[in-house]
Amino acid sequence: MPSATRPQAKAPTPRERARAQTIADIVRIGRQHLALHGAAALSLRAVARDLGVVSSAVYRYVENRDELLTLLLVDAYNELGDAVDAAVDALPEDDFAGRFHALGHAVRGWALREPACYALLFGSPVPGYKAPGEQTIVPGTRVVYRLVRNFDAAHRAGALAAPAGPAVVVPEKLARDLAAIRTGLGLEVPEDLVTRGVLIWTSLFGAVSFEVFGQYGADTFAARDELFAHQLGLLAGIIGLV
Amino acid sequence: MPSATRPQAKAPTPRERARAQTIADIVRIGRQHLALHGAAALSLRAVARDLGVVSSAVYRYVENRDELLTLLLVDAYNELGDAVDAAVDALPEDDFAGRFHALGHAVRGWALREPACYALLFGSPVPGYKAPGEQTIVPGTRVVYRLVRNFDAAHRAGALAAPAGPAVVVPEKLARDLAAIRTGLGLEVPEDLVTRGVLIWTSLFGAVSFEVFGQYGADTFAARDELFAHQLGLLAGIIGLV
DNA sequence: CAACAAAAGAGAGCATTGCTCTTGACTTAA
DNA sequence: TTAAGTCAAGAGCAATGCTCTCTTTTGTTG
Repeated sequence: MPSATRPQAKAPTPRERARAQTIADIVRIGRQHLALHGAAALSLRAVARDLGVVSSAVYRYVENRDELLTLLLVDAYNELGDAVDAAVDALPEDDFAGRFHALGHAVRGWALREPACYALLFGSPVPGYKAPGEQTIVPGTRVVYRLVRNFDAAHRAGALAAPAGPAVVVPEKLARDLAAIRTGLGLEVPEDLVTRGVLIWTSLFGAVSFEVFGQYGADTFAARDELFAHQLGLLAGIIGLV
Repeated sequence: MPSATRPQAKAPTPRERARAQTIADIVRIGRQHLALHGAAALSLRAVARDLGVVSSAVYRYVENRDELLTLLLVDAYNELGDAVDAAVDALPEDDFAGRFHALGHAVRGWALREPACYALLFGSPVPGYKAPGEQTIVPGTRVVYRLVRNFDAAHRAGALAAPAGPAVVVPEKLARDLAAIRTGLGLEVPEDLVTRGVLIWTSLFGAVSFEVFGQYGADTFAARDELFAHQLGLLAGIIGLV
């Protein structure tokens, strides 16, 4: 079957090319507005103005404000995921502790560089907006998967010291959740360490959120880099990563 | 000097009483709207409608939308602080671990009960809104002060086990910040444990935020109560609180 | 008790938003 | 060439925050 009969499959028509370019422009301008004025102030009319077009014309390309938010959400998730991947991949596979620190610093660095995007991903949910799972789940889980896979690899390599404190018993109901996670990701790390990994995950973003959202007082911590590095070290200790 | 000569000092005039009552009503209705539709959707016009008054009349009592947000912010901080105080004070002073767990569960319980208020306090900052420090600092620091004071009391009582891992060295720049905190609060706990307290603080709110803001997948964790309790236990271990 | 001044409410109005609808122009394919 | 599909423009609707003016209420005071 010649390609001319299915133009939308192989060769994009000029129309489709122009349309894709316009959508890309809308996302680009939307990101600028997001960074400048925050998610709640994201206005389709303002994007249309910057695009040099009347407001109603934008609705030819984007269903509504929520769809633009979804586009920006996926964009941001992937940018964060790319930053984390690049930082982690820069270190050797068996440098588990180094990779953990690299991941943490990559998250914090991106969050401080793009606070509005970070707020869109990890801040208060935008009221009335429900992220469509089919588009956001995969990019939204890149970081946490990378984190636990690193822990799992460290465990397989015998690089995780046994937890210091007394053996913590995991309640059965929680154990079922953890079992599903372990089989779903193919993890070998024991369930107690999975909970520690989850705690490290939430704690990492807790620390970053406090800094990005200004929960630390204006001048309580001058040495924020050092504070965060120190916190990462303490978190690594939770799971026995030296 | 009889009180009649200074009516505004001792006995509030009927006008002042009515005015205070109206402001209280505005805050009450504002809290309802906040809980129902979120902070970004908080509308002075809607509050005016519920108050049975035309929109411009509300501006007699509240300067603008930001001032109403500040009122709600202080209200929420104090409600959270009261909940935490009540939970902590219900346990004996020397039950340091119990008090820590009570504090954590009080924070989480209030956050799940009032997700919109929690988002206002600990979520993404409202764009274009800057909380006036002179009104929010004191109520905003109640929880963290309560937390570190509990750790300090445990340390004074010798109830903190020595940290398990190798002694972590605190960089000098960070040490200066910690010294300021210790003298400012009159803490005896050593600086290394202050950093652990800070990590526990941010981690606690990180865990709560993930749950309230829906960062956990829809069905990744069915046993959220158990997960949080487990996380609190791990956090207590960081500072050696058995 | 009545007059007055301050406070409060009402309502119109402006600029902004998201979004819909219709109309006309333009591009592409048959 | 013509018919179908696409796009931009503009008007319009219901909201919003906020300001202004005018009127009414209300507490105080001579």
